[in-house]
Amino acid sequence: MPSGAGVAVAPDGAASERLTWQQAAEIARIEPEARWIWPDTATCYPRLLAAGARPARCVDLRLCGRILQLAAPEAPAGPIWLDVGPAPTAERTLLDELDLATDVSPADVAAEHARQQAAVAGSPEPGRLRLLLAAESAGALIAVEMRADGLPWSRSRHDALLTAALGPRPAAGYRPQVLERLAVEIAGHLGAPHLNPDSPVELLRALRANGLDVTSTSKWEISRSDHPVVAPLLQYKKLARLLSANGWTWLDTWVEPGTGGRADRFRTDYVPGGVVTGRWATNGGGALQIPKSLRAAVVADPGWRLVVADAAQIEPRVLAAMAHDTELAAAGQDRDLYAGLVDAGVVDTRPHAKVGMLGALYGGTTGQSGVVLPRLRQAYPRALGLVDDAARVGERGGTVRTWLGRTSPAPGESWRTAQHAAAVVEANEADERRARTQARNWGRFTRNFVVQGTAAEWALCWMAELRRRLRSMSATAADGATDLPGQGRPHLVFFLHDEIVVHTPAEQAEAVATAVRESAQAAGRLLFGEFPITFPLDVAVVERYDQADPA
DNA sequence: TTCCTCGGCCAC
DNA sequence: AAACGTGGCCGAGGAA
Repeated sequence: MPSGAGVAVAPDGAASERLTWQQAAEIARIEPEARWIWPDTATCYPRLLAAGARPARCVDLRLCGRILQLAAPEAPAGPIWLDVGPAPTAERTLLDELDLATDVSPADVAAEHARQQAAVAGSPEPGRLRLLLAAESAGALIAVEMRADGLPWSRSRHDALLTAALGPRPAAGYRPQVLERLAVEIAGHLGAPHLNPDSPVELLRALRANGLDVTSTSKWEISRSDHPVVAPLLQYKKLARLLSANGWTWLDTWVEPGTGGRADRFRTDYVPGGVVTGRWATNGGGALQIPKSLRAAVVADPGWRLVVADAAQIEPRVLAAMAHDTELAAAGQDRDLYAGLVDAGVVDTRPHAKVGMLGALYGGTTGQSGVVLPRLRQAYPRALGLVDDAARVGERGGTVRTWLGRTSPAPGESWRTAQHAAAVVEANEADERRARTQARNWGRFTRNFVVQGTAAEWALCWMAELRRRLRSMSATAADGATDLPGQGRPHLVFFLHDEIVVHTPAEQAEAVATAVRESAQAAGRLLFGEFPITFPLDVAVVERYDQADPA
């Protein structure tokens, strides 16, 4: 057997022996509809993809195993080679992963797949869990493809944005002109000639010495003062953030220059299921936090467009459907749900509707959300009851489930210790306060878990359905013989919780926009059947990402 | 030098 | 509007 041989197996016993990656890629090209069952998509798929194979479906045993660990804890444990713990860390190279995988036979993979199927069958809601595992695995394919294809990103536009805001790129170790000028101005206002505004300790001391009544250097606290240092300081913080998070160094590190007619690309590692709730995490480049001000650097290739789609108020919608709250669902029927709350006479303004609803989802109690919450609770008792129940379960240390059955972890050892410490006779006030605070914190976590996690499931189904539709569009394209990126096909290039971006030839953009909308409604039916809930999207066909921003 | 925590701020 | 959910990542500053 050649070194680096894979353990990927095709379904239905098509491959009962070990395949080399070349053989696997060949099969995947010939049979694009086959479902692949492998230990880990992040390890296995890049090799196939590089060889031009884009399978329709897969089972990612690692991701599915992690879900089942919590969702079906009474099932027998999975094998050690599956390593269903945290995602591999940076020290473990791809080569390590492959070497490990070569010790795993196709029979081992088949056995683990059977174990997982049995675990699903023995769970309370096998149908839902099966859907979750399929969606999770589809997401794993998409994550690898989006990294390989990359997000179109213009280095020159990015550089122009930086230069306009900060001045020309300075030599290494120097501040850009604009930041330097602001630093001098701030130091002057505070009478501290050598002040480093990047040092919270120095800055806080200087601010207090100048009579500002602040306990931290955070923006919101500083901005409440009317001292002349406030304006330049806030400006400095904003620009310093831009420079350190997404400046020229970021550009050099994360945006690969185009070669031979191919444009520049931003690449990150998407980590499906990387968040406890089931949301994706990312590794590298800060892809979860690209500032809106930089969206102008995301530019479609010549002759191509970006189809940008944003799901409106996704969390209240999935909450309405989960709770069978037809009143709340009706408020958002084919339109802005917050505006619907105003029209229903539940709250007076849209901002109040939004802050109240977010308070319900996050466990807020104070301020405006505390004022609005009782009205929401009265108008939508089923929806609010669902999240309130989830919070109570969490406060008692219990676990909760999303709609498809992703299960929250139990609180850790220190949490239980704190609760026990407060329950004994000798417990003092501090023990009790600590225990109460931690219990409430865990309640807010489980409260949000059910909604954030179900929203993530909807988004996964949305994206998986869209990928399926984009593939069938590709099959009708004139140059449908290959499946390499950048050869004329629409493809997903960005995903962020409730927002997706598709890069597409201009002539197919409208068809893609339609597919995006239809996929959203299909995802809603997949999860919630005939319950009357809609999932409106803001969809825009643009050349630059920032052009999609309404208003 | 390297590793770690913290404050702060970006995204949803 | 306020300090209430999930993340990633930066520089500062302390510890090893």
